[in-house]
Amino acid sequence: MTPPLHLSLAGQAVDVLRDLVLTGEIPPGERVNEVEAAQRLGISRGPLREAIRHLASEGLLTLVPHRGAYVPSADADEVKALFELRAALECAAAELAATRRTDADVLRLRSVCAESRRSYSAGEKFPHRLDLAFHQTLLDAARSPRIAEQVRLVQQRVILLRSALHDDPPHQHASLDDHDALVAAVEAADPTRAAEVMRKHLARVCAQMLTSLSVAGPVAE
Amino acid sequence: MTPPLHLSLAGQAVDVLRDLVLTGEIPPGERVNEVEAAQRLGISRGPLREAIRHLASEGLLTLVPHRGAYVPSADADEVKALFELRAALECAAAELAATRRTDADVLRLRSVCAESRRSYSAGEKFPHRLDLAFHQTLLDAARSPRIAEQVRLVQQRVILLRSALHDDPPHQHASLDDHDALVAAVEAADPTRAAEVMRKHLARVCAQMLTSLSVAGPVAE
DNA sequence: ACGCTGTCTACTGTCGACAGTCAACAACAC
DNA sequence: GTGTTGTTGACTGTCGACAGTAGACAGCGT
Repeated sequence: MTPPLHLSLAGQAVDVLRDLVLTGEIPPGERVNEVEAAQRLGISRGPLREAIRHLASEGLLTLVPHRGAYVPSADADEVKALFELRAALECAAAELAATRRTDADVLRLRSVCAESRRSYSAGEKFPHRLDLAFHQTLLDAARSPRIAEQVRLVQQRVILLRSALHDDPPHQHASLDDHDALVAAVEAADPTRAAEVMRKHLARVCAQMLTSLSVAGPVAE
Repeated sequence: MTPPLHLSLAGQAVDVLRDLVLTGEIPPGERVNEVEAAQRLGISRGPLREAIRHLASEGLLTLVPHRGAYVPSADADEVKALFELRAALECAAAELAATRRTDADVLRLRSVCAESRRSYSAGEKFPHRLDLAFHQTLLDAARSPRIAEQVRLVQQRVILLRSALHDDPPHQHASLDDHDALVAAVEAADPTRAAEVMRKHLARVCAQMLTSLSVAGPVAE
């Protein structure tokens, strides 16, 4: 009846559900009802369950036995632990990028930075999309597929937390400066400096997220 | 972590299957037949499928659409990429451990080191079990749950590769020395040194694994 | 003998239904 | 009114069966 066009139903369900969670359409704290979600996606409970378990393994859902799947909401400790992991991965990636980068990589990084500044100074909201693209480009330059894979998973969880984040222009300008400094270190092929800049950058982002969280108040689990 | 800890059939299947894979009872390259495995475990295909997907998310199985699950076998590139990830995580963990360790942590580390030397000098085979315990203890001292979680997953994949590893006494003595040096750096609360020692330790282990792999010949995927 | 093509088989992907479990609610005893 | 206990309801965990796909193999044509 429904021949898998390019992906299995479970795979499609993963993509759709992931999007629903990341865009906040399913807000943190909300449960995912299996039968209801399955009906909404027009599939059976089997594939949907697989999708839920998959997203749980990515950290986008938490599973409670006999009670289903929740979208996790974060407290301060969770944010700190998450950023420790992110720092471990991305600092290493920055080191590797500084070691392995080609000239083409540097050009791509500069391009993303320029685009970010252009977009932000145009009076728009901070372009999270380009921020993500920068980190992704840096990751590509590191050429370490396993690290890249893990970073993507962590970034997803960060995106999930960003819903409770309000704009903070001074911080965001500082982030753009961090990115430029990072590119400079990578271009200079200075792994130690690249790692250090990344560490400080992430520390700043983490701190901003923590204050933002304390203002908004931690969401109830 | 695993949704139903030891109650659901799927959870039990995960534990059993993981053990079968890690002990090499299901050798690398071998397929896992769903109906056969389900019958062997005395459960239905549903829970077994969930277990397979779970182990796939841990990297202990690779999924091929319409063809099932294989136990992955590694080539040199895979080993390198995996150890880059491991280094990123464990170096960060070593730094954190050197910063946060208590006196009790140092005692525990010393105890594991002593036990390792005793066990190894007793003419036994190299005690991989105690090697793992050392890294685990160091991880506990780092007090970073998310990093610890990821390290455990990576270590599982390393265990999977270790089946093709033959003993190498000089290397193994060096490893014990590395562990001692690591404890010293942690006790001295010197994060930079701890990370550096860890990096060299893992580089040594990785190199030994690569030569071991080239001798045994890379197993076909 | 070689290559192509159609069938065949074993397996995965998917589905609907049953059974067990947990939480909320109501009725009751104190 | 408060605490306890039985009941109910909704949901997850599990199962067996059907459908569709990918590789294997034999038969045919050249």
